[in-house]
Amino acid sequence: MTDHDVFLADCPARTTLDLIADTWSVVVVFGLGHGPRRYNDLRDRIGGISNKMLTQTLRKLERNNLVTRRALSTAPAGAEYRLTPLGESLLGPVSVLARWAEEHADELGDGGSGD
Amino acid sequence: MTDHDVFLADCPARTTLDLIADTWSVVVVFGLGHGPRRYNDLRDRIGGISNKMLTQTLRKLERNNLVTRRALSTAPAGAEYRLTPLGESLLGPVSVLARWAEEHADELGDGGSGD
DNA sequence: CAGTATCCTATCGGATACTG
DNA sequence: CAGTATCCGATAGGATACTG
Repeated sequence: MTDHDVFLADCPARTTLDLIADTWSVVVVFGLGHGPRRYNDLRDRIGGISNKMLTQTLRKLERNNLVTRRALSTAPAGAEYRLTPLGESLLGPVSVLARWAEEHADELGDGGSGD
Repeated sequence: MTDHDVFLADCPARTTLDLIADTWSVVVVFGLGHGPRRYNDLRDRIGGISNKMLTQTLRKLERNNLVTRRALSTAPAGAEYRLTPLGESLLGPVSVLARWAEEHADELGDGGSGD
């Protein structure tokens, strides 16, 4: 099997994991999972994310080729975000994790990340 | 399908994701993927983790039933950590993510999480 | 060996207010 | 509408030193 040392030392997997190891990256990717979304639309859909973090996360995802931004020349301005093919390819793996999360939510002692 | 809204709003998946959305949780789980390990052994294997974070992460994983600690009554003292069945069940989902990470490492613009 | 304690920094992340 | 700017507190995380 190949899934043994994958995350140890300085494998590419570590770098990548670090990229999505924050509260919002994965959530935002998922928020775009159904197709393009506008800024406020996306924020609304996610719920609980601040402007700051949404923007910051989107920029980071852009820099890493997971998301693209397109300015709309509509009247009251507008911007549309969508997943790149790379971004879409992330949906699968993350769904697996999501499913695990849902199935075992009750077995986790406390949700506490608290120290 | 069920993998659409999974991460939005206050689904259990969000809580769980938050639990492992840090630099070390997943890595430590993986570090125990081959079986029980002693503290220093584990730290050595992971590489780049500080005492503080290793301990802190292990405690958090313990609290969430992913890892158990066993004190060894050997001469120079000792402690052994191992995955619980729940912890082991996480290996699968995370491997999928790892594989994605390895395959697409080159497509990610910069590894930069940097702002 | 297996931690704990302390210090310090950088980033995370929310709230609010402001702008084109 | 889609941000940016700013302030603030909380956490993540590293380094080092210390202890049973």
